[in-house]
Parts: sequence; C-alpha cells; structure tokens
Amino acid sequence: MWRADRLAELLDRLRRTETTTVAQLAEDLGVSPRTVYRDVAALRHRGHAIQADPGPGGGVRFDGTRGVTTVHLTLAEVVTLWLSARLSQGASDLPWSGAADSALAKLLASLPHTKGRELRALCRRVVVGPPSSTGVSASAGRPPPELLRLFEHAFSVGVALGFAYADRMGQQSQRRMEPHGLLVRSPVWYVLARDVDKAEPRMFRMDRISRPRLLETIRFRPDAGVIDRLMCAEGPWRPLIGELSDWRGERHQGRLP
Amino acid sequence: MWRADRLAELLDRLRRTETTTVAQLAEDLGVSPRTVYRDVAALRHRGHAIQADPGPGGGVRFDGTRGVTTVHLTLAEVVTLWLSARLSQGASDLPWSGAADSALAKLLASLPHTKGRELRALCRRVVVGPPSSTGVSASAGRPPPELLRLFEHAFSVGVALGFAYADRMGQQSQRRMEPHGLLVRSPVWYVLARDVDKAEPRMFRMDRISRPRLLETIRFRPDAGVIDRLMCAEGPWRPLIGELSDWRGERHQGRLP
DNA sequence: CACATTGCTGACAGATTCTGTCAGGGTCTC
DNA sequence: GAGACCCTGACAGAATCTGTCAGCAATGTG
Repeated sequence: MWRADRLAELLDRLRRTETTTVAQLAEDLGVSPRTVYRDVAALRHRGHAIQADPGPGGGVRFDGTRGVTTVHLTLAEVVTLWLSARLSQGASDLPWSGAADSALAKLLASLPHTKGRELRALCRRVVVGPPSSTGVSASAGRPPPELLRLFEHAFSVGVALGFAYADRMGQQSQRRMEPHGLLVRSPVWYVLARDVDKAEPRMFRMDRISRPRLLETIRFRPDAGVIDRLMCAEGPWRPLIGELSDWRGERHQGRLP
Repeated sequence: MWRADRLAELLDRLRRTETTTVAQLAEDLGVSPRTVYRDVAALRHRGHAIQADPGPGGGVRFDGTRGVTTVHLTLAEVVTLWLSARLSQGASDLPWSGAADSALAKLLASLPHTKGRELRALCRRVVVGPPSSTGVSASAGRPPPELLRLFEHAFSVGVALGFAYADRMGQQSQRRMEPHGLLVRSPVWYVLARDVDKAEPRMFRMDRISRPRLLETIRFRPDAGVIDRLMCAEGPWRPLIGELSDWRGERHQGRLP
C-alpha cells in the first residue's frame, strides 16, 4: 500500500473507533508499531488533533473538538451549502457566525478556477434575501420541482421561456422572457428576467406563472447585469443592494481575468 | 518538500490556473518534468479529473465540471454549515435540495466518532424552527454576542445561570436555570432550560433576559430530555415535533453506543 | 509535408526516503 | 514495583522516488 493511502486509512480508523492501541493499529495496517508512530506524527504535522493517553487502558484517539476534517463534496453540494449559509447569515443569524464566515471563504476557495466562473455565476444567479415580512397571499410557497427544473434548464442552456402570467389585479397575459436569476424571499420566489417583447428587465412572482414552456428558437446569453439593474431599482429590494455589491466586489477581486 | 505536500500543491495550482505546461509546473515545483508526469498520474489515479491537450498551446488543466472537491473545515465550521443547511431546509427551501441532503449527510459523516456524541449534542442543542409568523415585539432580534458566549460557556461547562427575567406582563423576577439548548425562530431566540427552583422545564425569550451571571456553585449535566419535553409541550412548537423526532431517530441509528 | 511544441511512457542508476529493529525513557493504573 | 502503554533516537537494509535518456503520439504552423 502506498504511504499516502495508508495515512488516509489510519485517519479513517482513528475517526471511527473509540481508542486504539498502537500495536493494534500496526497489526491492522500491516506495518510495525514504529511506523504507526511516524504516521501519527505526520498526521499531527498536518494539523489533525490526535490525542494519546499513556498507561493501561490508554491508546491513541482522535480529538474531535478541535482540528480539521476533510469533507469530499460535489460541486453542486458546495454551491448548495454556500447558498444555505448565506441565507442563514442574512435571515436569522446563528451563533458562531465567525465560523460561518471562514467556512464560506473555504467553500468559495474550494471551487476550482477553471470552471469556477460558471459556478460563481450559478451562485450569483440565486439571490437570497430576508424573508418577506409584509403580508403575502397564501398561494405563495415553494414552486413545484418541475418548474424549478425547467428554469434550471433554461438558465444553463440559455433558452427563453414563454408562460401565462397573472399580474397583481389578476389580469392574465402571455409573456416571453429570458430568465437570468432567482430571488428567494421566503416564502416568495421571484424570477429575475428580461422581457423579450418589451426589452427591459422585469421581475415575476413564480406562484403567478402558469403553463411555462421552453422557446427553443429564442436564445440568449446569461447576463448578470440584468440582475444588477433589477436589484438596484427602487422597491422592496433596497436592503439587498448591500449584499449584491458584496457579490460584485467578490467578482472583481482580481482572480478572474 | 515531502511528496504528499507537493501533490497537494500541484493540485492547488491546477485548480487555480487556466492551463499550464508540464515544463512550467516542473520549474515552479522545483522538480523535473518527468516527476510532474508521475505526480499527475498519481492524482489521476486518486480520482481527480485532470485533462491534457497535446500540441502547441496545449498543457494540463483541471476539469472542474465533475468530480469532487476536498474542503478542509474546522469542526465548528462543519457544525455551523450543518445548522445553516438545516435552517434553510426548514424555512425556505432552496433549489437543488437533493444536493443539500447529500451534503448534510456528508457533513454528519465527517464528524469524528470519538467526540462525535458531544458534537451531535451541540447540533441538537440548537434547534432551528420556522420563522415566527405571529407579530413579535420590536425588541426581539439577535442577542448580543456576550450573552451568546455566556450561554455557550454555560452549555459546555455545565454550570447554571442566574438572571432577571421580565415575563409577558413586564413583571420582573429573579431566575436560576440550567440552560440545555437554544431555539431560533427568526427573529426570536429562546433558551430551553430547566428552572432550578421550580424543578421543571421552562422556555425563556432571550430578549427578556437581563443581568445574566454564572452560578459556579450549581452544576448540571446536559440533558437532551429537557429539550424533548419542552418541544413536545403544546404551544406554537407543534410544527417542530416532526423535525425533533428526526433528530431522535438519527440519534438511535446505531452508530452511537 | 516538414517542423516545433507538447503530452506520454519505458528503462535504469543514483539519491532519497521509508521501514524494521533495538534501545531507552517517560506516564498511568493496579 | 510491575505491567501496559506512549514516545523518541539511531542505524542498516529495503523500498521508493527522482533525474536522465530515449522514443512515440497528437496537434498546430509555415
């Protein structure tokens, strides 16, 4: 077994067992106890907190209270965690917010740079705002998954959508739009879009959308500027402007060409 | 430089640069190009998707669209992310909730087993509920950090707290309690505690607490049962019972003694 | 087409590292 | 004090890694 793999397995064993003697670990891993000591030293050097108790009944064990753990995450999972953390930061602060900040930074840094721009764009496409405090009609709530999947497809492929929309007075109208982003203000979901016919940014409440369909003939390129213009307009979005400029600041922090 | 560290740095470089030639990497890392090829082969063997283009203008690059990223997180960061994800799951669902579920599972699995019980208890001590929809007085909001730190200390050490409390009618009284948990229903924070004098579980709104102090002489052991009894009482907590039984189910899933 | 550039693989000797063994010194419990 | 356990240093042999050389394949350019 290659040494790095043995180190990984050793760490794994330390994680999921209570307390183990070095002799036991050596036998399990097929090496001599001296090598186990060296490996433990290497793991400690890497920042893992491994404690050891001398005497009978002692042994080495993983000190979970401090130290780092390595988590293997899919990119979609990183994005979801990122959005969740931002949501809970904005809406209702949790304790240990310092840890939340550093965790967010690490999650962002873990995004690979090559395809990183698109992933950051995905993060930017979903803006999470504070919960709606003003009274909302009861029909609001989480949109059906089919609708979300349709939007996700339209986002990533860059194809326009057509649907029937009921405005505030209940007036039905046919719309064609390029979806550029989502805005979640629990429990209301909005689509940040550009109206194809009127050629201007618009915001649509998802619970007022019906009979959506893809318009394969109309293509567009994702444009964060549409989101920016929408969020900077007056209206109930004022508290979000600060958050949005944070996003923009991150975008300009130099690591992107 | 030790080889494992060099591999980590190589992966890092591949992540954050567009396309690099092997000769450039070799010069940067201070080894020969042949070694870089061997290292790239090792990384590929470990599952990292590294692509390469032959010919002029070619080079090796990181294929970030698929595959996993490794994130090194402090345990406090894992707990915070876990709480954030649970909060956003409960309050306002985000898109790609499947990714959120698997991310939560991975975060839970990454908690080391040795001290895992305490960490899970820490997770269980902070219960996140849906936002308060009924009208709340304006004084509610995030408690001051000193108060949070005081409670965190009382939690972990197991020492009782004394404070002045104003009930619904504004009547002031002196209380002594063992804090067992927090309940966040944005924007209101509650302390789940056991009243020392009346010897029964009670719930206190944090914004009505004043002049808190540690009572070093009164010690107690953290008891999740107090939280359970409080959450199962009637009142506005009904919607939380399902979530809580989820927690309890997880606790009994066998990996804990 | 020839040519330059780049990725990729095999072989082999020398340098480097790792491993096992031995020795010795601590700490804790009984 | 005896035993069980953690921990460290030294050293020779084994294993691995590294650099050099050679050669092949794929891609773009003149």
